[in-house]
Amino acid sequence: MTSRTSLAAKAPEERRRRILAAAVEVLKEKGFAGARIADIAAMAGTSPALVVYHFKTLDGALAEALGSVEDDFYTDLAHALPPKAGAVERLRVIGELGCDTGPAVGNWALWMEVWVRALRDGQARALRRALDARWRQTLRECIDAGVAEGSFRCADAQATAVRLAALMDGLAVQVALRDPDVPEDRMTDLWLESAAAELDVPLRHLIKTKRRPPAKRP
Amino acid sequence: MTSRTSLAAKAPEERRRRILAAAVEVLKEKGFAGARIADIAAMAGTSPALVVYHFKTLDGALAEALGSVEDDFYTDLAHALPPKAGAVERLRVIGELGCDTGPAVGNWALWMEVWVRALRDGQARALRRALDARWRQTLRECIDAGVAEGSFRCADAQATAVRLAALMDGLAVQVALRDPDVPEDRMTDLWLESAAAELDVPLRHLIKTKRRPPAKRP
DNA sequence: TCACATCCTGAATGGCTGTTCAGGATATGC
DNA sequence: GCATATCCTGAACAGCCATTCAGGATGTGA
Repeated sequence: MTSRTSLAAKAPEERRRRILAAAVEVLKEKGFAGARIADIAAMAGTSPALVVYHFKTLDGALAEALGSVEDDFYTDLAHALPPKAGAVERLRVIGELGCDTGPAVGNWALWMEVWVRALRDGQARALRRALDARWRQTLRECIDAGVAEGSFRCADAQATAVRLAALMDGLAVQVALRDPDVPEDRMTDLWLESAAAELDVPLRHLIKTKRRPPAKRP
Repeated sequence: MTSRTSLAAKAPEERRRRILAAAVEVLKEKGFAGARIADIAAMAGTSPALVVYHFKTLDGALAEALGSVEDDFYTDLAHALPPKAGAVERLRVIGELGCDTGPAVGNWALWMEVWVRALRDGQARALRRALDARWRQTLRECIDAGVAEGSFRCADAQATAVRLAALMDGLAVQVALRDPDVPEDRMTDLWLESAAAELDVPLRHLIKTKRRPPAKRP
């Protein structure tokens, strides 16, 4: 009985998930201000009424969409950071994760939307606060571990964590806005250089990945 | 004749200016998404129709409001930076100008709005680009001057300028959002510490202003 | 004084869009 | 098979708001 039930019940839930995914997509594409119920419905291939049926209100849909992005963030974070690795390696991963280029640029755009929304909306503010605290905490733990194992030297771990996190945000803004002075393939390096300086670790220890030769503007 | 004319003509222009100022105010208070013609009119003490009469459209009014803020930015910048001063002094001023606490937090909120708008709007993108280039250029010139006069040491002036500018943006986000981990009265210090490290200059040279004693969490 | 341009206003107008609603389909439990 | 709950839909509905408009006031130039 439950087998039939659960199988049959999958259709509606599957549909709901599609709408949620569509909401995320629309959010990234048009932002909070430009997202319309009709857009979400079109993207999901259903009617506006169904969106409301499942999420009660547009804001509700967007909020839940944001929540799912948040979950993905935590998942990615937990997945990408091998807790066994040394602090230097972890720092490198953190840099590459945060400065992830490519499709992640859309994610940064979304975080920027959240920032602006957080200026006036309590829920967005709480979300950002949690996300940021978590990220800073990750950085902080990495720094402490590095100091403990003797790889890093750092006078004020908390200040360093705050600065490196803020620097990443700031660089991300430039990249998201495609500032010609901050090409996206430089972002990781720029950040790692600062990290190396802050933590008194040789830069070459942080740049292990092979990268294409200088390739001066082909 | 023109004397009477120009005197009489002042009333309408004065009114227009008031509306413009109101638009700036509303923009800071409600952001692009929340700004309504009615709000601007109310703030200026006139009717919505007059706003449209002077600016044709809401977007036009907001755009011009943004332009006036841009002008103010340039004015402030030129006014606050004595070109005669040494590089260290200039750097300190830059830090205090950019990390200006207090009412300037509202300005940072506005810049954040501009960033998000720039994701999709060409005019906003151009505005931000110009503003940011100018700011980075100011920083860059200060760095070059400091290196030339022997106060700073810096391997890559451009990268340093980009990083310090981005760091300021990132810190400003935290402050604008009132992140408890980045209290606004720490912002200037956090930035100057990074600047001191990047430019290999003793921090105490940058912190000349007297400040209240440590005051460890009262 | 008269024609005219500028400045201003209250009252529509019209479009967009979130949300509601009445009912139809479909599956479930008995 | 039948009652019931869930799922879904197209078609209104209703509010908000930018913009238009017709005309009134005010000042200007001759």
